[in-house]
Amino acid sequence: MEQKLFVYNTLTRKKEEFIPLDAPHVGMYVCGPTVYSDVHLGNCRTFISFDLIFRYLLHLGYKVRYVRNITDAGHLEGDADEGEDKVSKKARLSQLEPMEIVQKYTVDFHEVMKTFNALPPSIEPTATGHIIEQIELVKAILEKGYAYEVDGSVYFDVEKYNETQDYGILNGRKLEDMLNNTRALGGQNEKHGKLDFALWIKAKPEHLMKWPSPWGVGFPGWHLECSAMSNKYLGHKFDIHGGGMDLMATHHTNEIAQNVASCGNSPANYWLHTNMLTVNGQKMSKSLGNSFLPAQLFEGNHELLKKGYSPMAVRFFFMQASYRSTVDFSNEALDAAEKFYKTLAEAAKKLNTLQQNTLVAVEDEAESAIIAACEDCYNGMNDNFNSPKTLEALNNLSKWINSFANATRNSGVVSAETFELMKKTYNDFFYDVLGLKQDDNESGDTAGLLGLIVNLRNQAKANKDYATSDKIREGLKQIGFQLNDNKQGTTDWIKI
RNA sequence: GGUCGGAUGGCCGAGUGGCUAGGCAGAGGUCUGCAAAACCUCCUACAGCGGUUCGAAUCCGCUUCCGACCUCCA
Repeated sequence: MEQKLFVYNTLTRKKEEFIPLDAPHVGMYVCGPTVYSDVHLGNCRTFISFDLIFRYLLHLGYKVRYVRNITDAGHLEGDADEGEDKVSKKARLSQLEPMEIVQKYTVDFHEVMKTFNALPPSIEPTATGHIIEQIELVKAILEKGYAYEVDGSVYFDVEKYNETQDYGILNGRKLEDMLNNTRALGGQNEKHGKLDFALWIKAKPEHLMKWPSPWGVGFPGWHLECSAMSNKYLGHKFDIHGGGMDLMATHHTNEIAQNVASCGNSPANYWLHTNMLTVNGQKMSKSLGNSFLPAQLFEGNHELLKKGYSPMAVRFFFMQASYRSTVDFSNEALDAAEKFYKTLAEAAKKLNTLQQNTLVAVEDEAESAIIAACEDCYNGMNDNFNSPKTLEALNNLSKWINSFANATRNSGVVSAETFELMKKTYNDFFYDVLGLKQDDNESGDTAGLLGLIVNLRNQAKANKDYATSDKIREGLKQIGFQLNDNKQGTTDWIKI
């Protein structure tokens, strides 16, 4: 099936057909987390969104090199370029080595992403591992005349850059507007222009993370690492650059400026931005203090949470909105997502044991409805990764699957090809593209014990000893297993 | 204040000139020893006011409200 994928490009503010520079290869860079504290749910949403994008590109047959950095240095606290490095600050407060902080939160981040069934990126480079590349990049920008040094620090000259280039190309703003509307920040005395930003920052003696450079001992500016590392691993020009919308106006704008200034071209053809997760209508953010940790959500351990939700229910919750919309957190919305997820997950289970009946006369209506739903799975994702549309198509397929499984419809009314198409499409999208999995996979022991108990109950039931059979069913429900007697006279269980 | 983006039924959330979103909740039904699950049916909304049009949730204008960015953030 030849698919035409359209993506919304922030650069042009339109949906455009996705055409890789060098198909079947695709280069994708996504700005990763700063590892100075626990990753919160809002961060997770962004990386889950890009996981969906990564997975769909892979599904379409592209060979994707997905680079997502770890920011472990150079990210300043507070205003302007005079604050303290976030990692250093945390290290000082916790009396730990900076790299101890980095290690702890990097490991935590990886564990959380694994829990959400996100695929690891192809390369996950760190800022501290690429200091040399960053210094080289600063040199290149200085040589081209777009930066200047002041007392051991190097700044990017935005106004000079804008003489020949469009600095506001990504955020759609004019330089004059930006100049007029930038608040006066402290520490501007070294800069020539209000919008200039640091490429290299002179380290104060007490600063913990610092490196020698041609301009003295210091550390790199935050925007620099992404330019340096995308250049190194994806080249000067690649296909997709992504990140959260909050990075667009400043971080990505500066990144483009650095790339253009150093090598003459903008790094990526398509810029994709994911929207924010909100809580009671406000952005979830570390600085606002309204963020939960994934673990709190799984356990229901937060004042805003009525109960816990499984990682797959949460992933599904995110998939129910498109990545460019804000998602507002609420118990009701999570409850709805959890139920919908379970419905689709149960259908996926049934599908794997479903055998088609002997063919009877093919019913055109069933045939075309199933084929259309399979196409709609693709149509949804092809339309800028519109996962809600794809979920709708999967939901349509699940109704057919359930009808066939319950024998309320004869599965012999569709051709063998269509039956196989349904199976393949459902499995491909549920597991591989949306990245969902069954979250009630019990160990062999539990499954064995349940099987034994279910047999005992069914014996009691066969003897019309309903008191005993209902007692067993109720007892299992109390400890979290729902028994469902199905039409074939066997009994399924699901974890609730 | 500036720039940008939103406002869809009880809740979540697609859609972007005429045609059904979908889910959850709610109501009724089929099935079942009873449940549960599943399936079927019902519940038909687009912030407000103007305008364009044969026709607008969809385009244009204004108003109101909300959010993001402009300052570290995914």
